[in-house]
Amino acid sequence: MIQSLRGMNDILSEDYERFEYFITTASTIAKRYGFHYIETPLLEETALFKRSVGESSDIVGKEMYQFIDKGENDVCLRPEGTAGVVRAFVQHKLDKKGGIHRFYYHGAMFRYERPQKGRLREFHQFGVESFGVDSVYEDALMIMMVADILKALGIGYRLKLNSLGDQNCMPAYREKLVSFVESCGDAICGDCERRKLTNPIRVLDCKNEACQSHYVNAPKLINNLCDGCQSDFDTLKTILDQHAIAYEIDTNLVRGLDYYSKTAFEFVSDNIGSQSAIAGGGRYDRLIEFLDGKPTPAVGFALGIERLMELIVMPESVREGYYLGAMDSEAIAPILLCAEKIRRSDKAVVEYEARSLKAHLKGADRINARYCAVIGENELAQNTIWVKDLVEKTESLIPLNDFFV
RNA sequence: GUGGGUGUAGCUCAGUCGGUUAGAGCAUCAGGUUGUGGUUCUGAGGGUCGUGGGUUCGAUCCCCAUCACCCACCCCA
Repeated sequence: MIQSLRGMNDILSEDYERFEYFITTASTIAKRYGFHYIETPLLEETALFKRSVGESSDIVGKEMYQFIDKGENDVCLRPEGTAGVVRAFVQHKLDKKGGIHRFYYHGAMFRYERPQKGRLREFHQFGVESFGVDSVYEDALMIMMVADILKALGIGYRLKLNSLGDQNCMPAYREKLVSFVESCGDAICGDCERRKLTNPIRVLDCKNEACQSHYVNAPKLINNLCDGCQSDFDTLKTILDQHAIAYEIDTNLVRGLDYYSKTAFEFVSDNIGSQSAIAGGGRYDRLIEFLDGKPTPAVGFALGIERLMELIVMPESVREGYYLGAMDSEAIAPILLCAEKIRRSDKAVVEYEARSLKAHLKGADRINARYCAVIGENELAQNTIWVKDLVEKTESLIPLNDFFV
C-alpha cells in the first residue's frame, strides 16, 4: 500500500468541514477589516527565504524542502507565507505605487521537521500582511483581528506581547546581552552557546535551570527600548486595554524569523499540547528593503490551521437536502429524474438499490438529510412521490408533476 | 536531529507466560410477517494481528530492521 508521506495528511470530509468553516470564518473577518485575498506560488526561489526568514533560523537552516529543479534553479517549497507575499508586493511594484495594501492568504506550508502533535511537514496557515502603515494602530488591528477570529471560532487563548525594538535600540541591546552571556563563561549549556551566536535573545528562555539561574540579572530588551519603540509599545498596550483585550508581557518572546522588529505577539492555547502557539505575528518594517523593495512599513500575522482545528467549536449541524430512494427497482428511474429537479435548487443524494422503507429512512438519517423521499409500488401506480420531513415528522404524497416544478 | 512509547476488524480496544477455528463494544448489512428513521431484539459479513527478515517443530506474541503515529526536547503556526 502506498502511504502519504510522513507528516503529510489528507483532510477528509468531517475534518474538511472544520477546515472549510475556519477558512470561511477567518476570510470573512479579514475582508471586514479591509483585506484582499492574495495567492502566491507554493514553490519559490530558495534565496527568497534565505534573505527574508534568515539563514540563522532553523527553518532555513534545516527545515526546508529544497531542491534543484530541471532548469537548475535552486528552489524550495515555501516554509511560511510572508516572504512570498512580500516578494509579490515588490515584484508588482506596489512599493513604488505607494499607499496602503492589505492582503490575506491561506494555504499549505512545508517544513521538514519531526512530526508531532500540532506539527506537520505539510501544514496550513491563514495569514495577513499589511503594507504601508507605520502607525502602531495597525499593530493593534492585527491583534484585534486574531482575537476576533478566535472568538468567532469559540477558541480560548492567552496573548503574549513583546517589543523587539528597532534598528536604533535592538543592535545595542543585542551586544549588551551577548556580553552578559559571555560574562557567564562556561556555566551555560551547549544550546545557549549556539544561541548566543545565532539568536541571542533565545538564551533567555532556555529550559535549563542552571542557565536560568545565571540569567536572572540579564538585561531585558523591554528596559532598553529607544524612545520611539517605547512610546509605540505603550500606545499599543493602551489600545488593547481600551478594547478589553487581555495580554501578558513576555520579555522572552522572540519571533523565530529574523525579519521582525518592534511589536511581536503570540497567541497560545493551553489545550493542544506542547505545540501551543496558535498564531504569531508582528511588525517587519525592514523586510521589504531586504527584498529589494522601497522601504515600506509592514505588519502581519499567521495562524496555524491544524493547531486550531481541534479547538474550533462548530455550529450545530442542521439537516439539509433530500435523500431519495426506491422501494422497487422500477422506481429508480423516476427517483433519478426527481433528484435532477431538486438539484437545481437544493441538495439531493440518491440510493441506487431498491430497499425497504426502513432502510431508506435510516439512510436519510445517516447523511443528515432534511427530507426522505421514496417511490415504491403505491407511488408508481399513482405517479406520486412520498416525502417525509425528518424534522417536523410530517409526510405527504406529492404528484410527480408537482414535485419541484 | 535527540530521547521514550505505541502499532490486533472501518473506529475504540481486549487477548495469546509461543500451540490448532484471534475476541468485545460501536459502525455496516440483513431480518423481527404486509411500507416509517435517529432510541429495541436476533443474526451475518469483515482481520495475511503495520511491513520485512530472524529464532523455533510452530510466531500476532520472542529478537532485529523498517515504516507510521503518539509524547517530550528542539523549533515554530
